[in-house]
Amino acid sequence: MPTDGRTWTITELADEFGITLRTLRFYEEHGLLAPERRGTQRVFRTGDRVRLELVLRGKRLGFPLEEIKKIVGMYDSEPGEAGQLAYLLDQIAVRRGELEQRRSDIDQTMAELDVLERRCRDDLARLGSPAADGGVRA
Amino acid sequence: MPTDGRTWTITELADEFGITLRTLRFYEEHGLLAPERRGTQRVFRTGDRVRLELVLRGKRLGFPLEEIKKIVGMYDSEPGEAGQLAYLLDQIAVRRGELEQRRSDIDQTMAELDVLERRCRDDLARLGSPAADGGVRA
DNA sequence: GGAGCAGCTTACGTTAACGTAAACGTAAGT
DNA sequence: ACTTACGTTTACGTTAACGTAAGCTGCTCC
Repeated sequence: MPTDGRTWTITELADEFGITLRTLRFYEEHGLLAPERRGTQRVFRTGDRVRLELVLRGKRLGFPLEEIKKIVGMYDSEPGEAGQLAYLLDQIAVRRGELEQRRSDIDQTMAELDVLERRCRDDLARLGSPAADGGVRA
Repeated sequence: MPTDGRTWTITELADEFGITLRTLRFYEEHGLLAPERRGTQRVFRTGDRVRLELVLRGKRLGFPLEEIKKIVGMYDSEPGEAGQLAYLLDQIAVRRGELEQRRSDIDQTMAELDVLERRCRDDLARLGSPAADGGVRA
């Protein structure tokens, strides 16, 4: 099995994901990525791309890199023994909890934005037609 | 109209929301809160509490304080003129877009956690009963 | 009247997540 | 041989979001 197909250079990946070389090197330095080396240069495979996507998504969600590292780490743990698996299941539950909290926060915020928008549109309508029903008393 | 009922001291609010005095003062210093003063001391009203909740929710969502400030600021803008209202509507759309992006990120992550959990449970089951159907060939 | 709170301001320290600059290696083109 | 392009490491700089310590004020309780 040919482990993989294409490979990418650091600038290719940076360009594609809209990040800087520094960021990619930083992520490697902190164990979020682990590209191979051809001599001194980094060689990124599809696996690294997938991990990078996970990292960036985690960032968009506002997780600190340290926690993203744990999350990403969960994906490449070998089957292992029962204790490891139980721990992983536990961790999955934890992350799920965090995500559900965030989702509920989003829902609340969305709802409030709806109210705010309605108020805005009402005010705007009132400005357009100052003599609407329920107006300023004769 | 008695503008409001209760008031809170800084420690009361800090205790209730599980944050520090420093944080509250910091938020005031950066325009996220604007409690009144009774002499030198801060006096928090219900309005300040609401704002604080907004701020903390924003933090949980991973927004930088600078952006949270804008969001919170949207809520206490007076009706104003048409230009202002249009701008506000625009901002609302922007925030909504960000939130939708985050929600989609959450959904994807959740889905992947589901897959991961299933794999875990399968592995665990295989450990418990090593001779399950479809097993290691006779 | 002084000890102990609760509050205040000022200011320096800290951590995360990179930015930015310096100094160098290597392969390709001219 | 020289430049250009792409890569590397090392190291100091920067911003956000507070932590933490120092030193002061004003009340109240014994």
